[in-house]
This record gives sequence, C-alpha cells and structure tokens, in this order.
Amino acid sequence: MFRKAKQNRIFQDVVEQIQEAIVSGKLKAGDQLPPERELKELFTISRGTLREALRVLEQKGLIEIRTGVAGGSIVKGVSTQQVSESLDLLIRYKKVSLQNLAEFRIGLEGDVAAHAAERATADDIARLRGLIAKAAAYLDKGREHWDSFIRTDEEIHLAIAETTHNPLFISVLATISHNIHTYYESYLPMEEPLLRENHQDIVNLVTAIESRRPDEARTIAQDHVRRFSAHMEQQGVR
Amino acid sequence: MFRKAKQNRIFQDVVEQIQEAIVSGKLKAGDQLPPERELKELFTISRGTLREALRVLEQKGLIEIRTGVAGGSIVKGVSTQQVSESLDLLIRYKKVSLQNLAEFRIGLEGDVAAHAAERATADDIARLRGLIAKAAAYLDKGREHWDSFIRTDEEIHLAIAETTHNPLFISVLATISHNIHTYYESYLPMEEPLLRENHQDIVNLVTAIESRRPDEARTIAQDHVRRFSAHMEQQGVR
DNA sequence: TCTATTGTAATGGTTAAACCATTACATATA
DNA sequence: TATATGTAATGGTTTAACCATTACAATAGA
Repeated sequence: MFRKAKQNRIFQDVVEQIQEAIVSGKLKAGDQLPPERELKELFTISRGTLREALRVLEQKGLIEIRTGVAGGSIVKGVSTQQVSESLDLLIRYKKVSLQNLAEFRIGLEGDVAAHAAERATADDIARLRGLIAKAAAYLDKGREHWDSFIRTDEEIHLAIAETTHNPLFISVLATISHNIHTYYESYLPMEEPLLRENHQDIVNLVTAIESRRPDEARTIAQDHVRRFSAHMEQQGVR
Repeated sequence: MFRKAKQNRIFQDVVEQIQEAIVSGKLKAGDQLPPERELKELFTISRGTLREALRVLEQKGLIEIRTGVAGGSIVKGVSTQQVSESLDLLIRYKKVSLQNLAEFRIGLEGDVAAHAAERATADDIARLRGLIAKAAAYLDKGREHWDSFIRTDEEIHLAIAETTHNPLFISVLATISHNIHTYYESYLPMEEPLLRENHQDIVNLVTAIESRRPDEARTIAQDHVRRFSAHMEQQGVR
C-alpha cells in the first residue's frame, strides 16, 4: 500500500527539484546552472550537501560538470546513455546472457523492421541507401576498414529504428545494439564471408522496407538476428 | 577513437574500486561496508569525498545506506531497478505518447506471452492461477476494491514476464507497465464490463500459457493490448 | 597590427573538524 | 518478565579553508 516514508535527505530534495526542472523542460540541454557557491545560497544548504546532489544528477546523466572559469554544471538532458550503462552493468554481473539479449532482440528488431516498412519516407530510404553504400565501400577497402564497417552496420540498424518515429523503439534498440556489439567484437570472427552475409541481409531488409512489405521485413530482420546469434554461440559464448 | 581523458577525480576512483569488487563477486549482496569514518581511512581520503562516492554507488543501486547504530553501507548487488528507473526517466522526458507505448507494448507483450507459454513450470501456473483468483475476488467485492483489482492485474502481467526467466523482458515490461498504468488510471473508465473483459482476457491468456500454445498466447496478449489501447484513445488521450 | 605569452580570477575538487538525528542494543526499573 | 530509558555508533549536515584547472584579459614581442 504505502512505501516506507523515507527520512528527508536534503540532497535528495535538491536532486528532485533540478531533475523535475529538466524533465519538465524548464531547464534545457545546454543551459548552465549557477556555480556551486551561488546554488548553495539559492537552496540554503551547505556546499557539501549540494555537491552530493550534483553528483547524483551527474551519475544520472542529467548534467555534466566542468572545472575552471565559466565551468559549472551544464544541463545535458535525458539520453539513452544511462539506460545503456545500467544494462551494461547487469550484463557484466552475469544477470543477462547473450541468449537473453538475442531473444529480446529478435522480437524488437522484427517489430522495428515491420513498422519501418509501414512508415518509411523517401528521405528515410535515401538515408538508408547512403549508409548501405558507405558500408559496402568499407567492406571492399579491406581488412583494416572492417571496424568502420561494423560501426556503420550499427548505424544502419539505428537509422531503421528512427524511421519508426517511436522514441521507445529508438532508445531501446540503441541500448540493446550497443551492448550486442560488445559481444560482436569479442566473439564474431572477422571473416569476409560473414561480413558479406551481414551486408546482404541489410540490403534485403532495406529493399523490403522500401517496397512497403512489413511482414517480409520482419522475417528478414528476425532471421538475421537468429543467424548471427547462432554464429556467436558457436564461438563458445555461454 | 579515444574518449577524452578525464581528470582523475578521487571519488570516481573509489566508486570504481567498490563497483569492481561487487561486479566481480568479492563483495556479495548483504555484505556490509565499514563505517564512513573507517572507509575514509582505508582510502586515505576525506569524509566528504568518500560520501560523494557512496552517493554515486547508492544511485546506481549497488549499495543501500542506513542510519543509526549498525547502519552503514549494505551491498545490494546489481539489479534491474536501475534499468527501469532510467528507462522511466527517458519515457517522461521524451514525452512518449500513449500510441508509442501501446505500439511498443503490443510486440513486447506478445513475445512475453509466447515465451511464457514455452517455459512455464507448474509452479508458475499455480502462481498465476492464484493471482487470477485474487483479482476475481476484488472484482466481485465491488467498486471500492477495483483499485486493488487494477494493481493485481499489473502484478499478473509482471508474473507472466517472470516466467520467461529473461531479465530483459522482466525489467522492460515492468517499466512499460508502470507507465501505461498511469494512463490506465486516468483514462480508462472504471466500469464493470470493461474490467470483466480485462479479466477474461487474462484468464484466456493463462489458459493458453498452461496449454503450451505460444502462438495463441501471443495473439491473445496482442489483442488485449490493442483493444485496451483503443478504449483509452476513445477517451481522448492523444 | 597581429600573435604568443603570461597573469588572474572564477570555479570545481578536496580536506578537516565539529555538531545534529537516528537507531540498535544494553541496562535499569516496574 | 516486560517495558522504559540511556548510550554510543553511525549517517547527515555545516563551515571554512586551500588546491587545481581553465577561460579570458592584459601584456609583450614580432
């Protein structure tokens, strides 16, 4: 029914006030908070307590703190960074396995592909085609550019998510993608046939999106995720 | 290529040392850290700096801090709590709409239902049946217990997510559910037929899960979400 | 006049010592 | 034996001082 009434911790109150201002839009990304010595007067608290509050806000990714003249707390706005970081911690703590990630990602990438196919504009398609060409170029340029290929691949997945115009798909996919790519780099053998297979999947996917075939797009995306997860598992990832 | 080399902040070093000890298992959930006045000696830092470090660890959900004799920092281990909280912040900040949430939830609840049907144990089913009976009782007890019905309904959705045994499904669904229920309470008319319809959906869903019919479970879950989102939209939610 | 150097003041980072508020546990009392 | 009370441990907060870094202005040199 009720949660335990927490003892009032002053810094917590300060955190909530500033966070609320950011979430509600009163403070926008790029805005600068007054220096600590002024803020502490505004809240009528000591500098130490204020700094604990700023530390929490910094940890949440809501502000960035710079030293020096004209330094101070700069508002950053909410980003996927924090979701990503906490998920990363979970994975390292072995609470989330590669299978868990893959299983989740199959549904997610499928939905994203299907919705993208329903909504992609000509601009979206042009952007995707551009990224595909860029990836292909890296692939042809040889081994030392394959890192760039992988990064472009991730970029394409994100671009597809963006054509859904649903911030949830975008942020969740960004988080999962980022974490999957950590595995990618460690466990996917960097061999040309595999990268070519990867690229061909993407080409097929974008073609399906362009042709407005949601079901086909979903199937291609899900197959792709399944196949590459299997590749990684063969490399001995638990 | 490289990230900017951050200036060494002492509290950051302390955070990393303690976090590493937790993630690597040297510190386990339930373990108690020495009191601040001892810790500060161990790290040879001031109490203020130590407290900034503890604040960050607390914010990350890695420790819990209690006052009083025998209080102090208790290790909590890594949990999904932080993922949920940051995702929650993201939803509030990005002003994710009911449609955005519903669209995302359709795929998610479908996947969850299907995987639950594949994996549910006898215990899982018993638990779900128990919750369903509890919900039905609240429904029969009349209007003033309908709040409890709604809360039990959310509990059932979470219990289904838990039978997937995939922490990703669990924490993401928990977050989405929590946010959807904010809308629920504001926009869903509290009328008996609607609540009965809701309950019947859940009964059907659990039956499908019990009978190991993933596809049917997926369809029921998705229909349910679609129908109730439509109900809310009729109430004029953007 | 333009550029490179140097100075300086603003600002976050850290330390230290003191006192307050809460609470588990021991002790005393009915 | 059970309840009330005392007490010491522990986190929460304040204050004041000093250090480290840095943007910007003043200065010097070409």
